[in-house]
Amino acid sequence: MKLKRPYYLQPDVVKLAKDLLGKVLVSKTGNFLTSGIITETEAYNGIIDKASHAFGGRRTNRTEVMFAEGGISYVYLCYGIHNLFNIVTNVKDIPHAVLIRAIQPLKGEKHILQRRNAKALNKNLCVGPGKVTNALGINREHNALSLNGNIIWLEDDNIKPKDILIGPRIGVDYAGEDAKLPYRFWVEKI
DNA sequence: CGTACGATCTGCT
DNA sequence: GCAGATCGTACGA
Repeated sequence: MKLKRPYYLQPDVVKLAKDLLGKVLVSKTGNFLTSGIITETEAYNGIIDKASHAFGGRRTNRTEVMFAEGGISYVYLCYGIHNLFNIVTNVKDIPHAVLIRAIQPLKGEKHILQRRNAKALNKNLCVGPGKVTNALGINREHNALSLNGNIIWLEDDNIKPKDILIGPRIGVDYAGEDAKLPYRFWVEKI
């Protein structure tokens, strides 16, 4: 069951980030279909969140996509090497986003292994935001892409995670007090 | 135009 | 556990 527009327009990005655990992220990049169950997310709470690229209402070529209506991708380059995949949420002009930090491979395992340059599945194969995009073949060409299209989308396969863990976000020490906010959600086992 | 640095990963020790 | 990779983006001059 593909997630549709209203899902992405939800006003509470923190709640939505938590709800995304257990949803399935699907990509049809290249000629392969690959997918994974989302097991770790982080919420970025718009203009009042010092850790967000859109903090203070900052609108640039890069962040502009965050100000669009929810239901599209925001892919950007981090540390000059890694593509990080985010889901833009909420209505137009409210720049909320959820970073997908980890998945558990579901479909296209063979292609995921190939992209990750690995021989076999292991616990940390797709744990880490750069690994997720690598595994699914997502890069900056997939920025600002509608999640209602047929390249990247999300599905609700009725997987209900339990034992959800909550903690501060990773790598946002520069955000002062906001670095401590409990905006990261993950599950050890699905 | 120049500079500083980042929502990270990997491989080596 | 730690350093190195590596470059787009943001911002100030």
